[in-house]
Amino acid sequence: MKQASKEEERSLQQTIDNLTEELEREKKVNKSQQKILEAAINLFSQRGYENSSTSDIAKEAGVAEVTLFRNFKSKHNLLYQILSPLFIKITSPVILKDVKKHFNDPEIDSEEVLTGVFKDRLEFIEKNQKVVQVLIREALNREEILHSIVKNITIPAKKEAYDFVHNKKENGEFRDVNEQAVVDLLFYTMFGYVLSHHVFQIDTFSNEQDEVIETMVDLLLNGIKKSPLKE
Amino acid sequence: MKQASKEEERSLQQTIDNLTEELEREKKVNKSQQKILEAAINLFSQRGYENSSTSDIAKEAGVAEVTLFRNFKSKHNLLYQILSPLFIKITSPVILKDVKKHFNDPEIDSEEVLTGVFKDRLEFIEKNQKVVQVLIREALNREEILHSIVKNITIPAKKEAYDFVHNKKENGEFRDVNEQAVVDLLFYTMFGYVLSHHVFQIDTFSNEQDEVIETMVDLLLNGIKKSPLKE
DNA sequence: AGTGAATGAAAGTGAACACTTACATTTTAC
DNA sequence: GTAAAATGTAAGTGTTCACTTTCATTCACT
Repeated sequence: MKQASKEEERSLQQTIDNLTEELEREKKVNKSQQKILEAAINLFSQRGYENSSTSDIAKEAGVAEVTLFRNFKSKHNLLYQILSPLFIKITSPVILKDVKKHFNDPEIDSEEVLTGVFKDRLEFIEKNQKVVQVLIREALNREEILHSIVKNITIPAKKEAYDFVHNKKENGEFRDVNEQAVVDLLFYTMFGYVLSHHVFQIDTFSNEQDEVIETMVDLLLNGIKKSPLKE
Repeated sequence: MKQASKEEERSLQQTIDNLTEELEREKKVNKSQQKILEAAINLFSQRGYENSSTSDIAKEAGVAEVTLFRNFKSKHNLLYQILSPLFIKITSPVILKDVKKHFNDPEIDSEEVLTGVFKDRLEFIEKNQKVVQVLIREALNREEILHSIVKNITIPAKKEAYDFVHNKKENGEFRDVNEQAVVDLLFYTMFGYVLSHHVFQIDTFSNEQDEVIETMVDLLLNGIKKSPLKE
C-alpha cells in the first residue's frame, strides 16, 4: 500500500459489477492480461499480496512491468480483478439453482443432500483453490473483502442451510434442537475443512475426499456415540 | 521484508528455546519492552505484520523508534518474541496435564470431557486472542510458523484426541467408525469455530459461548437426526 | 503494404521503510 | 550525588516499491 492512484480506487463491489457487465458485452481478456492474471494468482496465493511486487509478477508472466500497469491500472485493481470472478461465479443464478435444488428436494434423504452439497461446493473450491487462498488471506487485511464474503457468500449459504434444517425438523426427521446451532455446526465443519485443506494445506489423516465427506456427514447426522437402534 | 540483519536471523524454535531459558533465569521484561510488545501485538493483529511499520509501532507504544531496535534487534525478531510465549504456554507441562487429565478420566462421561476440553482451550485462545490472530495470519506467510504450529500444537492435540476416541470405541461407547475421521471432525469443528470467531470475527447466530459449546458437543456426540431411544 | 493498437526497453520519480549512528538527556541503583 | 544503563532527538543510509514517461518495436487487420 505504498502509493495511491490519483483517481479514486474502485471498490470490490464496483469491480464485480463492472466485470459482470463486461462479460455480458463479451469483452475478451487478451493474452497479456491472461498471463498477468495467472502470474499474479500464483504469487499472491504463495507469498501474499504484500510480498509480491509488480516487478515479480511481470517477470513471472513474461511481460514488461509497464504492460501490467497499462492493462490493470494499479496493483490494487489487479487484486480485485482476480477476486471478482469468484464472486460472480458463486452468486451466479445457474450455480445457486443447483444448490437450492439439492436442499429443497424432499425425496432425497438428508445424507444425500448434505454429501451432495458438500461435494459440490468442495469441488468448486478445489477448482478455484488459488483464488480462494488469495481471497481468504486478503479478507484478513481488508474489511471490504470480508464484508463482501459475508454478504455474498456466508449469509445466503446460512439462509439456505437454515431452511433445510428447519424443514427437516418440522418433518420430525431432525431432533428438536436450535436450528441455528445446527447450521453453525455445519458451517464450522465446512469452514474448518476448507481452511485446513485448501488454505493452510495441513496434512490430515484423510484419504479419499469423497469418503471423508460421507463419513463426516454420517457422523454429523447420526452422532459419534453408539445408539442401540443405529448401525 | 525489506532488509535482512547482518547476523543471521534466529528461527522461531530458537527464539522459543531462548525465551524459555530466559524465563527460567527470571529475566524481566522492562517497561519499554512491554509497551512495544503490546503496541506491536495490537497493530500486527489489526493490520498484519507487513502493513505495520516500525515507526507506527513506536508511535503507538509511545517510545522512540530507536528504542524498538535497541530492545528487539529487528522487526522480524519482534514478531517472534510475540509469538514464542504462546508456544511456551501451550506446550507447558502444567497446562498439558490438565488436558490429559480431562481426556483420560474414565469416570467422567464423554459430554463432560469434550465440553471441558473445548471450554478450556477456547478460554485460553480468548485470553490470547490478538496473539492468536497474529500467529494464524503469519502462518500463511511463513512456512516456519506453520510447521511450528503443526509440530507443537496440531499433532500433539490430535494424538490426545485419537487416544480418547480409541478408548471410547473399545468401551463400546462410540460407534465403530474410523477414529481418525472422528478426530478430524472434532478438529474441523474447533478450527472452524476459532477461525470464524476469533480470527475473522464473523458474526454468527450464537449467543452465550458456553451454551454454544454444550449444544455443539451434544450434536456431535448424539447426531442431528432423531433417534427413537434418544431425547 | 500500411495503419492503429498493443507491447517493450530503459530511465526515472517520489515515497516508504527497516535500520544505523552520534550525541544529548533522563532514569535507576547504590 | 554519582555513575551506569536506558531512552530520546535527529539526521541519514541504502533499498524496495508502485507507478510514470518517452520512444522504439512488434503485432493484428485489412
